[in-house]
Amino acid sequence: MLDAPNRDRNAERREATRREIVEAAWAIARESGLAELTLRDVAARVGMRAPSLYSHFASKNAIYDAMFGQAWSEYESSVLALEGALPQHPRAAAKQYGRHFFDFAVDDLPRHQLMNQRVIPGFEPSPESYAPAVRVLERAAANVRELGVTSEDDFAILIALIGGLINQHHANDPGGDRYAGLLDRAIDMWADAVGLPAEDPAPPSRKSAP
Amino acid sequence: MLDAPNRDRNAERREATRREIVEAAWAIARESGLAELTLRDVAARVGMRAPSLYSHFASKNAIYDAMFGQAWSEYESSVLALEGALPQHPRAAAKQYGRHFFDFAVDDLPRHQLMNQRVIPGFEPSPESYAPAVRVLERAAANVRELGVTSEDDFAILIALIGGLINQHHANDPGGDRYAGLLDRAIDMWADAVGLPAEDPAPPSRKSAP
DNA sequence: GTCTATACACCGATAGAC
DNA sequence: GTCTATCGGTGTATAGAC
Repeated sequence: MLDAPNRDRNAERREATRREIVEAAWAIARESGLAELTLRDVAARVGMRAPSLYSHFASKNAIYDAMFGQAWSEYESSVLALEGALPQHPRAAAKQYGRHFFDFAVDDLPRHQLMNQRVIPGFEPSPESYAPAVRVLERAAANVRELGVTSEDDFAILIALIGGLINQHHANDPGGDRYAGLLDRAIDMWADAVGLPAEDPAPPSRKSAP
Repeated sequence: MLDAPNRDRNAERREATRREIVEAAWAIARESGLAELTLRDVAARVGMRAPSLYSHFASKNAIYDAMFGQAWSEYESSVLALEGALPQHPRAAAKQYGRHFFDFAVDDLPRHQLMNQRVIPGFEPSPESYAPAVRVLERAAANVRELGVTSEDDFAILIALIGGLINQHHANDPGGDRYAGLLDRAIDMWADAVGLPAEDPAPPSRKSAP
């Protein structure tokens, strides 16, 4: 038996190695694409042979799973930080909230693909890794409810709208800012429909920003 | 040299074999998933060995490319047929047009993944296969312009909105009809924002269909 | 426990006989 | 055109060194 300090040190070291592997996986995904990730490449980057990774992860998908959980946890943290500094005007708050998600998804393509799409053929996130994702979604729903939008359908439409703009960005204008510029207009459109008050005395805009 | 009739017969036979291969690929994609397609399985289904497929397609991605082109061509035909029977009211026409695309995308998951998403790691459609897709999009843009919507940005938002609902359907309610029910509400939302006249004397709905 | 060496089954793709 | 044989590459399993 090991005494407690040794057990802690070993556990720490194990966790550090896992983090190192996940970090290497992210680096390769950003350089070559999420699906191009191979165990041999990941192993080489941390100074191992491919089979050695199985001492730390049960499978390749388990690495994807750790990446998935990490990404959603980071987004959850960023959202919690954001919520402390939201404008009190409902429409402005909705815009900032939506832009936060949009920016996060647009900032890192492989991360967005892993978090929000199903581009890895066999991969499905574990319940533990999925947990922060459902927390974020439930929290967003609650926040929208607090703005006075009681319909779950209207919330679903907002999610679809922002998600659709993100997809269009990555498909048609990656690295550009065309769809970022459409985001406010799109959320205004939604806010008008669900009855959120206008941001300023002027009537809701019919065109994009002048 | 062959005389013309023989050349035609051979070309016909070649084309028939290609169609047979593509059809087998669709069948496997529907049964096992688009990404799970293997050359050995496709070949077995048409009574061949895998390498023989290379007599008809230059690569596995060339088969995906043929499927891509076929899917978009079929959609283009279905849209042309639809346009003969659109209601003359702008908002009703927009709804029917949008629902047509939504239904087509929801009806066949692997087809939608191939047409509108990038789920096959190395695959990019050839210009020839992509041509019907751009024709469909340009035609849709022209139709929306004819409804009186002159802003390209508003058209882009409509596309993102419908595409987002399709993605949400496949992710959260495959086989269900929740997002199909949200479609009219979403398009109404967009139609209100771009200034399309209401469908009936009643004011634009605030809630989903009563 | 951690890592390596080896091996297996499967993949897309190619070469060459028929 | 279709075949067999084979290549390099993949994820993964396992035996065994340390």
